[in-house]
Formats: sequence, structure tokens, C-alpha cells
Amino acid sequence: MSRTSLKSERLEKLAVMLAVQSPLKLEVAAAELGVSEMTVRRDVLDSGGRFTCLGGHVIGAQNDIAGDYVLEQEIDHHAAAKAKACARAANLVEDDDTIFIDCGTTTPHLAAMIPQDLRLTAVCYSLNIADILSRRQNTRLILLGGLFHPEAASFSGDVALQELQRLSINKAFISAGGVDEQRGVTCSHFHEVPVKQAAMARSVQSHLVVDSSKFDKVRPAFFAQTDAFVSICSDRG
Amino acid sequence: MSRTSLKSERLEKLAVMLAVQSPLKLEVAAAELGVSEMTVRRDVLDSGGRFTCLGGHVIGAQNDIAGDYVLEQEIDHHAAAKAKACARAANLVEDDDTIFIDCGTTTPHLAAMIPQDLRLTAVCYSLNIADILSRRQNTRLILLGGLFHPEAASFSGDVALQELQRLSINKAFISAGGVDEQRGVTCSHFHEVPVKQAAMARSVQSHLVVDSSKFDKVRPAFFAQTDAFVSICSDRG
DNA sequence: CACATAATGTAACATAACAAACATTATGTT
DNA sequence: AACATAATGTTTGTTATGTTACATTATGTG
Repeated sequence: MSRTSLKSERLEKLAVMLAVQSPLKLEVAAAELGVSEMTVRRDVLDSGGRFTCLGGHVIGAQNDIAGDYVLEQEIDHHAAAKAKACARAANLVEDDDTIFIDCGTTTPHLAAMIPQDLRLTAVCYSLNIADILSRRQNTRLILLGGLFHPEAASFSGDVALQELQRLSINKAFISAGGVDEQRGVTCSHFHEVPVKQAAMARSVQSHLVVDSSKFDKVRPAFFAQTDAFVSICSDRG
Repeated sequence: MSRTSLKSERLEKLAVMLAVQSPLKLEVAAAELGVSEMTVRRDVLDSGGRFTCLGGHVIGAQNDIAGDYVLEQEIDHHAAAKAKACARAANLVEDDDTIFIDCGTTTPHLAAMIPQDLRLTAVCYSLNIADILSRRQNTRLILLGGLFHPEAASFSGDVALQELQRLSINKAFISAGGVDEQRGVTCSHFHEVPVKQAAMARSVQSHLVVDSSKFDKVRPAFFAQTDAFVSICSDRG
């Protein structure tokens, strides 16, 4: 149907406009798209959660709107543990630190929790972390680029590793999918291994940031022994 | 003052709560923080743009590349022209192309307009473009990393240039702040110059993507002559 | 201890957002 | 061409947001 394509075309345009300016006035969006405000509202309603209308503005989807209730609670439950672990990690960050933040679903909490007034240099290699850090006022952000891996929203490449060699890091905050006393610390994506190892090698201190559900789990990609970390930041002591 | 520290303490809590759930109901935030809604509003107002109140909710700061109002209107006004220019540019993209997309406020339109079914390799060096491209199914994304520049949401660094040397690009889509017959093609940020030039050098074709408001304008950073481009994609022919 | 000042709470009002119902226009089909 | 259906526009009224002003409480100071 050509109508449907018109609608999705408008949603694309909306995405573009929001990338430039968000929140975006409903009135402005309507004028820009050449339709009425009501139509924009209906488009947003039919966007499957990509966008939201709030206070006469359109904003990009946020982290609450995830579909059904069961999963939502599950997510929230893990999120609480992750947030707790990250709160401890965030306490370790000091003024004028150079920090490395790993990718994954845990570390975004950390990136968001670091006090805004701290003056930092922050190194990362994933899109969502970079997004959070880029909004900080007093932070110099360095993103290790390369080939994008959608599974973890992270990048990989040997130039990124080269760049790491030239950086000196105070504290590296590393996440993991599995932590086991004998089998060591593991994750799910092999391309992350060289980056994690290089970051740890370049860092004075390495801190493991994991919620307790990861304990006694083993993932395919091994990258460090547990004693390589100065501390383990978790929801439990 | 202990009062001020209480306020910033609440702002930190807000940040944590928003990391878990956003948008967050003003009513919920007030209850959670043990203060009135009015106080939460005032906190948000005094957060220096970290947070925003919208429709009775608190949301985290969003992208607003164009800080002040004057510029904001400028962007909105030109958005249609930019979209038109980008529509023409998007037509040039073919299956299995390797494309380079420049940073700025114009090129996000292009990134969003490229048909989703095209199989591509896309190279970019700015956060907002990467964000848009990362959502494509059939596209291999390469982000040139480095030091982040908030003004243009772009990255710079010599490793990024090294990475570019190893890539062969079909079509480079370059944007500019000024296009002048005699003075050539110019932009506002000097750190973008080496990247633009390297991308053009590595590309079979270079296309200039600008709306007509840029014609006969001159910006401080020169990076190419007009004849370096195969075509100029603009809202006017 | 009283005073000044800052922070927070409360109430009320103007305004604009949201949703429903209906009117209108476009699209597709026989 | 006429019909059915989908998409969009317009209007309206209820609602609740956001603001203003003022009251109240806390904090710091001489």
C-alpha cells in the first residue's frame, strides 16, 4: 500500500529530525512533514514504540516502553542489580580520571551514574555508551571505532587497538557474561576479547562490573582470570 | 551550602532513576525523592539542561546539536531544503556500494533516506550518523573513531585517517557550510578537514550535498575546490 | 536568639495538550 | 465510474500541565 509507505516515510523523517533536535515540537514536526499534528500523533502511536508523544513534543523511544509486562519486570529486576553494581563502580571514579568503559547491557548504567561534575577522559568502544558519555559537559570522549557489531552495539578493529596503545588509563571498568573461580572471566562475543585485554593492559586498575547473576556462569570467549581485577563491583558485596 | 548539595544529590538520584526508567512520572519522582513535584520541577530547571520536564514527566537531556533558539529556527527552516538535497543524493546509492557519509546537520537526512533494502558498506565519523546507520539490517557500518567534538558530534584522530587509507570507497557524500565558485568549498570545523579530504581521496566519486542556502557563503576551513566533485546535490538543480 | 535568606510547599489560575467524534479527502477495486 | 475502505483533517470539550504568587519551613549569621 502506498499509504503505509507514506507513513513509514514520515517516521524515517521523524527519526532524522529527532537526531538533529529532540524533543521536537509536535507543531514543528507537523509543519515539516506537511501533515496535521493529529497525523503525527497517529504516526507516533503506530511506530511500535520507536517514538513517544509527551507534552506536545515527540521524543525518541526511551528505556521503559519495552513491550509486555512479564519481560518488563524481568528487565527491571536485572536492571536493579546492574544499577546497584554500577553505583559501586561509579563511586570509584574521581576527578581527572581517565576511564575505560566496556560494552554490554550493564555498563550503560555506569556511564549514566557517574556524577556529571567530574572532569574526565572517557574511552569506550560501543555506540550506546558513547551516546551517554557524549552528553556530558566536562568529559573528553574517545571512541574506539572500526567495524560495527550489532549484537553488542560495539566496534572492533586493529586501528582501535593501536589507538589504545597510545592511551594511559587510570581505571578500566570491564563487564562480563560469566565469572567462574576456575574458568575465569568470559563473555559472549569474541571480537570484544582483544579490546578488553588491551584496555586492561593499558590501565593501572581494572574493575570487574557484573551483577550477581553472572557468578558461576561460563561464556564461550575467555578474556581474563579473576585475579586480574582489583575489585569486583556487584550488587552483593 | 548543605542545601545546594541536597539538590545536586537529588539530581544524581534522578539520573539513576532515569537510567532505569524514562520518561519518569513527575509524581513518582517526587515521591521517590521525598519532595514535592514543584521541587522536582525546580531541580530540573536548575540542572543546566541535564534534564527536561515534559508532559508531567522527567526525561534525560536529548540531542540538541543546535543550542540556542535562533539556530534552532534556522535548522527547522532549512530542513525541507536539506531533505530535498539528500533525496537526490540518496538516489545515487546503489546495491553493494561502499559509501562515506560526512557529518553535520544535513547528512543525517541522507543517512535516513537511503532505502533500507540496499546492501551497503557505510563509513562515517559522527555519532548521529552512526546511530542512524546502525539500525539498518543490510549494512556493514564502519565508524572512524577518535576524540569526540560536541559541536558537530564528530570524531577526529590520525588513527581514523589510517583506517581510511585501507578502505576503498565508491561514493563519498560530503557536506559543507559554504560553497563559493572562487573560494571553493568550506566548513566551520578545522578538525573535519583532514577526514573529508582523505575520504574524497579514497573515493571513486565525491558528491557535494548542500542546500542552496550555502551557495556563495564562505566558512573558515577550506577543504576542496568545487571541481573536485562529480555532482552537487542541492534542493535546486 | 533574632534576623535575613534561601529552600521548599501549597494553592489557584490560564493555558495547552490529549482524545473522541465527525467531516473530508485520498486510494484501491469491481 | 462508483463504491468501499483507509488515511488524514477539523473541531470540540475535558483534563492536567506548567506557571505564578504567596505561605511556610529550614538554614546560616551577627
